[in-house]
Amino acid sequence: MRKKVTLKQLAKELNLSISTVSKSLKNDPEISEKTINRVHELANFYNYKPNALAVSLKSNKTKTIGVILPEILNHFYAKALFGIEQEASNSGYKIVTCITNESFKKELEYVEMLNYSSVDGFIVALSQETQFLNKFDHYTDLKRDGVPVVMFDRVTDEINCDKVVVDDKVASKNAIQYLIDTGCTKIAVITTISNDLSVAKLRLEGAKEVTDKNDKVSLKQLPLKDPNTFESEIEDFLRENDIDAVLGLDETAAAITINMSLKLGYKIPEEVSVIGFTDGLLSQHSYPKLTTVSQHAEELGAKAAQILVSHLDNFDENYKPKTEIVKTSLIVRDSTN
Amino acid sequence: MRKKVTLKQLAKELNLSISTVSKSLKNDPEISEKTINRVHELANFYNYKPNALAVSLKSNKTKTIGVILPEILNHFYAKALFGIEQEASNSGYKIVTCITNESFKKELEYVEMLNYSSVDGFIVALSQETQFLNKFDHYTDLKRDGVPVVMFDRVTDEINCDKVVVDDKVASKNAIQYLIDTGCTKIAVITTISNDLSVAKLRLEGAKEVTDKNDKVSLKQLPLKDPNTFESEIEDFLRENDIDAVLGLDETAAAITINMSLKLGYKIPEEVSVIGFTDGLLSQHSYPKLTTVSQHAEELGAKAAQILVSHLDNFDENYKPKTEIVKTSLIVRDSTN
DNA sequence: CTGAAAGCGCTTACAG
DNA sequence: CTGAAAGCGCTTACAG
Repeated sequence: MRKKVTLKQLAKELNLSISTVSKSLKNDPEISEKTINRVHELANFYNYKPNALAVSLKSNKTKTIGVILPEILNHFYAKALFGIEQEASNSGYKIVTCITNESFKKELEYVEMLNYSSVDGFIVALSQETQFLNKFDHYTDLKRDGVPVVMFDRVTDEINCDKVVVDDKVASKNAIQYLIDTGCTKIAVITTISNDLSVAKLRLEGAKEVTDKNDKVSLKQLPLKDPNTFESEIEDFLRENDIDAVLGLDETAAAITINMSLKLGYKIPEEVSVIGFTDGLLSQHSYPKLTTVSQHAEELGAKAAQILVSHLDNFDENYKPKTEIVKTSLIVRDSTN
Repeated sequence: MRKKVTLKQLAKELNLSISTVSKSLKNDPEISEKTINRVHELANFYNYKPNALAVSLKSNKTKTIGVILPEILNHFYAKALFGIEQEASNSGYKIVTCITNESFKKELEYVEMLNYSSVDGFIVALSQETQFLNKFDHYTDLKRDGVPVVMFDRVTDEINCDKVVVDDKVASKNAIQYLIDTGCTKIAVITTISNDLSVAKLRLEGAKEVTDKNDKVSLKQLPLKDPNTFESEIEDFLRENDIDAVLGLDETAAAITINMSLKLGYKIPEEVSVIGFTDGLLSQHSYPKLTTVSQHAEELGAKAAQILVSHLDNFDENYKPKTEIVKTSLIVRDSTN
């Protein structure tokens, strides 16, 4: 059983009223210095901490931000989380993180749960299923309750709120352009993530835009079917097609491409150049090391937190949500010429 | 500004007392069916949810578990977290996760913060710095407050609480034995994690115990120095030493060993066998795929949560803490004979 | 300078 | 069957 010291107990022991103790703890100038000292002394002795529940109930603020993430095994979100935590922490906010595992149902439950736990605001990256189902009532509910939401990375046009996104299309264009500039002409796009995802769509569009404009460059697309056979699908594809470069639309696709090329005896980057998205563990520890699009996940998360916090701290009835775009950059390593 | 419906508002609109509304919402049999229905109807209309802060303040329970993790980019902890979440969720508990990034200071702050936020209990894996400094006052404080703690994986003898650990020593012994059984005699142990860590110590001990008993088998040890030069340190080591097997005491060490062997043109597993710890992304996406010690992280997390929850739900004054050991298993893949 | 009172949103023993 | 009252632990306007 929890047994924390309360104001009441301090007051009793000091022969003071609860009000006086409370004010003393805040060094209220209307309290005598002597009393203030007495109170602090006993409070320290008992290691008194005000009960956060009571404070929040009174103030209607929890100084807590709810963070909804689709995945955590993914380096990108883990880094974004780090950025969020840093920024929030610096502004005196705590964060509560929930992982939806790409499930709509989980996302719904978590949003309700956190709202019900009175978090002050939300930072959200939508789950794959939510983007696919296109159902966002849980966020309109938040708006009705007056709880601010900032979406990042996986966003939707359906909800009018602040957003922070990566310019996936431009990133993809730049990656393809880099492949072309380094002499590749037979480019393939491989992805292990669903095309329902806003980011996947944009990346594919970007790739197409560049190759469509360029007669000498062809673009092939490998839509993977089954998570259990990704490897053999990629292996078969690499063997059966005449290509000299692969853009993996996600980190896993690029990592598997490298491994299957190795298996088939293709030299990287001499025979096949490979570029991936997301600068995670797999990119850093592949051999050869992967050239990759860095999405500056930390910065993305930090920016989202910053926007939310500034909202929370300076409430403005007439605020108009905006969308912030964070630039990507290409980290050139050993898998490209 | 938050504007959620309260009992008061419902009561007013229904011309009932707050007590009656509260009881109706709980389908209290002493309330007439007619009233119950009226109340539910309006509550649904407004999507009423009781204010969790108020409920917790009253009940002195938050139904929330604080989880302290040293890292999240590490697959092992991410999976353990998943196990914790599942189990907690099934028992009606929420979890709040904090990542210490191996920092003692962060760990201290988070434990205080979560305690102050009145979580019902803690699940903790100690940070590296905490194990190194050997300072655990923040946990004795919790005990004083009567807040139960379950430690897992990274534990300490200094605190008397429930613990769930992996049998790292046995795991390491089994791994070395497997290498010997498959014909290896010149074995090296490589680690990128600090020897201050309880787990690192145990794994090394296990390895030594087996090789010490076996005249024909030699054990070399590579203590890595600088995170920035891990790769070249391992590369140099592999080139300069005559070895036919490597046990990586952590996933990164094993992954880098594979890559550097590839770079040096050593055939895996023909010339060098490699075994790692932690069945994470790097093990699954290396080429060749890594034989690895699976620590059943999910099970570990689930067990920790289970122990804590059963504590919380059936408080027992005279409970004696125990230590639970979860067995490991060797997942044989392509990096060993 | 100190304290009594009201109130945040709920629950529940008690009264009617 | 319904409601008034006390209380969880705090804060703060008000009184003295």
